[in-house]
Amino acid sequence: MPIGPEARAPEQGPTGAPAESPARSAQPRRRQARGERRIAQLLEAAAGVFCRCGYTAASTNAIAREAGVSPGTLYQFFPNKEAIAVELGGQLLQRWRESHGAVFDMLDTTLPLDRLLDSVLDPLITFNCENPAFAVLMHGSEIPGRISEEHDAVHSALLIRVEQILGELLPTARPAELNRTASMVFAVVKSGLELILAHEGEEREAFITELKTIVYRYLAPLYAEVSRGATRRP
Amino acid sequence: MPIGPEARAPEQGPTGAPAESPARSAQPRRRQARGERRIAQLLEAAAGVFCRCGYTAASTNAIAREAGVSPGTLYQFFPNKEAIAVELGGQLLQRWRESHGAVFDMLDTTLPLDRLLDSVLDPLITFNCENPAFAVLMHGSEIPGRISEEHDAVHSALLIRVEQILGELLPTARPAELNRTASMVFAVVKSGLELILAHEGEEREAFITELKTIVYRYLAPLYAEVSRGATRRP
Amino acid sequence: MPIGPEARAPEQGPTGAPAESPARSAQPRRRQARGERRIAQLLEAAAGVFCRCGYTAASTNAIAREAGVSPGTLYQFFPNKEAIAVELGGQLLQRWRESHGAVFDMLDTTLPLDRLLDSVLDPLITFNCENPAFAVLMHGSEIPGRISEEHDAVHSALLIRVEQILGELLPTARPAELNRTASMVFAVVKSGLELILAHEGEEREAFITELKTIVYRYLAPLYAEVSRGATRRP
Amino acid sequence: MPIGPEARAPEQGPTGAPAESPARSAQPRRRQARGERRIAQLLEAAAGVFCRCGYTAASTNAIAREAGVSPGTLYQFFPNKEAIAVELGGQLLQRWRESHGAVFDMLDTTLPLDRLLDSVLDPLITFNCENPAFAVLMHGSEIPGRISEEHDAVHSALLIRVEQILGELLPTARPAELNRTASMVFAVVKSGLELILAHEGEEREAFITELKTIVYRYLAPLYAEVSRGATRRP
DNA sequence: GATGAATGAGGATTCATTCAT
DNA sequence: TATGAATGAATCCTCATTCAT
Repeated sequence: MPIGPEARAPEQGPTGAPAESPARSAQPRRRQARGERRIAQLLEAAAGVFCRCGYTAASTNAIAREAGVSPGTLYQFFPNKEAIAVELGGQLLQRWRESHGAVFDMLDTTLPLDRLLDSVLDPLITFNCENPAFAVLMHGSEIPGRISEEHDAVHSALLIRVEQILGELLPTARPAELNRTASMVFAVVKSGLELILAHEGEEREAFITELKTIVYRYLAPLYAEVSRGATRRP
Repeated sequence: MPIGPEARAPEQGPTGAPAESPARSAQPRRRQARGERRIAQLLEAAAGVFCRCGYTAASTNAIAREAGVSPGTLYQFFPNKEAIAVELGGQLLQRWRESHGAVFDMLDTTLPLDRLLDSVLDPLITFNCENPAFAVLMHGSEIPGRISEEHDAVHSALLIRVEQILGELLPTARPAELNRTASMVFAVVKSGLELILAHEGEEREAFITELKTIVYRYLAPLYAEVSRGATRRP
Repeated sequence: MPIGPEARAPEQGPTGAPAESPARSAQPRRRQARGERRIAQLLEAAAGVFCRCGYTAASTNAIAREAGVSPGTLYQFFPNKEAIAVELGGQLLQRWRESHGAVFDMLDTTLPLDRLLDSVLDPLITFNCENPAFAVLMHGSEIPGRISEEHDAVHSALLIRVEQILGELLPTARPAELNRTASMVFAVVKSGLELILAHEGEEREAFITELKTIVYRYLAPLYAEVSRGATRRP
Repeated sequence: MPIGPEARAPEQGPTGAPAESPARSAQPRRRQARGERRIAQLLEAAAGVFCRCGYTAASTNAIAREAGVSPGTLYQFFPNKEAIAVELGGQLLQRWRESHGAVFDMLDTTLPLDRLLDSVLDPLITFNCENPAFAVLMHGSEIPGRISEEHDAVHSALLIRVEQILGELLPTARPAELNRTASMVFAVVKSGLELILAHEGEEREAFITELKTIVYRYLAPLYAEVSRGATRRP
């Protein structure tokens, strides 16, 4: 009870020891190679368990078991269950940024809306299909007992980005309106993703189209007010 | 679907079958009356706890406490936690049907789309604001560890109804398409409702408008293909 | 995690329900008869375990096991380990007051000091021999990680009483001095009791004499300053 | 009694026996030097943690962390938690002997009692203020779950010394009596020290005086029986 | 019907200790 | 030596559910 957690903050990764010299910086990394692998294992296991059970019902013991380690090992790397979710969110977010984020972050806002949506949603959908835990975490603190809002990086990072994009798209919109539209779009995308993930094959493709359609139709009038030439989708 | 008093422990003896003789029918009725009150109490408590904690984190003890009864009493009316959610769903659904369901069930599909949406969504929103647990249950078995799909009356009843309405609206659509569109619409309404419930006052009103807008714009083209004259919303 | 403890505050005993009418007050007591017994069992078990292991090392599971019940049962009556200690302290204190407290509370301060000490220490020693947990709890929050000071009824009640007695005995002493002397006397009595409890038979008797002697000699000069004729002990 | 580096894991090989040849003796000495430093670090950390948490609640991980080393390193020098306490006791005892022990060991028993007490208690108090862990360890195995009696060097060494001193002071006393008186005096000094350590400034000084007073008054009559002229304290 | 006691497996988390590097 | 990873039993405590009254 008194002494607090053994675990160092895991998010600092192998850079825990402040690189005194570039030559030495390899040394501590060696030591933590196993640990690094364990963290990856644990996060993967957590992703699986979170997907299967949801955050609340996921037990740290189950995560440890899934990762093939003892409960104690888990707590050597994470101080508690929430930290696992937070770190998992962080990793996924980073992976997202690394893989598809470039496109996502540097959008050509002169594109017609349908192409713009393709360039935003396609990577997002692909990434979610590959990392279903992302979708779970995207929902954030909607349901109480979940991750505290402030720590919910995935949800807030994406929401903010959506808002930014809309800001570029609709420069005349007032902030409050923008925020509302962003929330709405994000909410719709999230629930659309759920539908998409819940189906496979052609059905999944159809839902993808449907999601793009609904977002397109929602935004098209706003977009049109402001701007450019015609776009494909009806 | 209604599991309530029927599910009582089997040792209840001869009172199981109601009204064995007209003379005796007064006694059991009073008994049942008290039972109904208990059930109502418990369901109200459950609604509160489910809203505050989510289904998974809600404990039957907490529900009993909130209802001001002992855990044993709770289990006299419900065989397990899921049954509470199922019955709560059933009651809410029935209440929904009683209060706003008439409009909902007998829609004038000749109305312009925007008015149609008003007549569907306004009662639904009102009802959800008054019964926030409804929204919680509407989400159904999206997250694992929740209510098993087959028992999730609220979700499936509403989804089916949405499908029916769309069927009337778009008589030429193929079933698969219809089902998909219904799923999409329902998903969007659900997440819109979440946003609505999460805000108050003017902000809430604004989100209501936004929800109607997005659904309108999504359906308008389909609706137009099939049918009638112009409608207000852009 | 969210809903807090099931357990009602156990210290209120069977009077939990506010006696609406004297006739009804017997009813709820019936219900809790078993519980009352359990609480007694648990406290007795706790006394044993606390004595054998000390507060910190005592585990609630061990207490439950010693009481012959499951861990869950323990937590139906006590919200946590500290509450057990607090309640045990309370019960012992009350038992102390009921059995020997009368003498203790209404001292004839005109007695010669040695007799006064006999009349204070003899019951205290007897009581501690019969309830060795009392001594454990008397030590209170000396060691960190123990019971929080504010909740340590045994320690503070006795200390206050010692101060009161000394106040009557030495009416001219200043409060700060009084407090110091009381602390000292109490500390000495506590460690003397430990010695007494650690021995048996004649050895124990000898330590009892020794404890009385040291306290006597400590107080005699102060006492003499103020007051009365000679007393026996050298 | 010193368990420190001797207790290392047996796989240490030939370095076990020191100084096999003069040529090699430099190497191990440096090794030992580093080891001593580690041990000192660990013991200092242990002292801090023991003081803050008590022996039972102190965790070896916490000690290692406080010492800035890994748990593995700790176990390279100490086979288990108790050994740390034992060794800490040993070191403190030795430090005590080195710093104030000379006076303590070669008392001028012809001094008047009050001066004698000053010359014993003043260094003891000073040392305890500087090394609060000493007080913690002095209490030894009073509370079960603590250090096993046989290994409790601090407690027994001091007790024996108190007995010796009293033996010199009261040469006519019988051994059993002597032992009892020593136990009593030691117990009182220990609890007095606790009070002293729990206060600061003037209040601490006052408690110091009080402790000296109570011991003085306890011993004076015995001392007088045997011996010498009058002494200051009343 | 109603109560509150009882259960015991399971939850998160810690800890003394060991092991591989 | 030193590290940090690993362990698994044990910690406190909760929960869905059952039982005796």
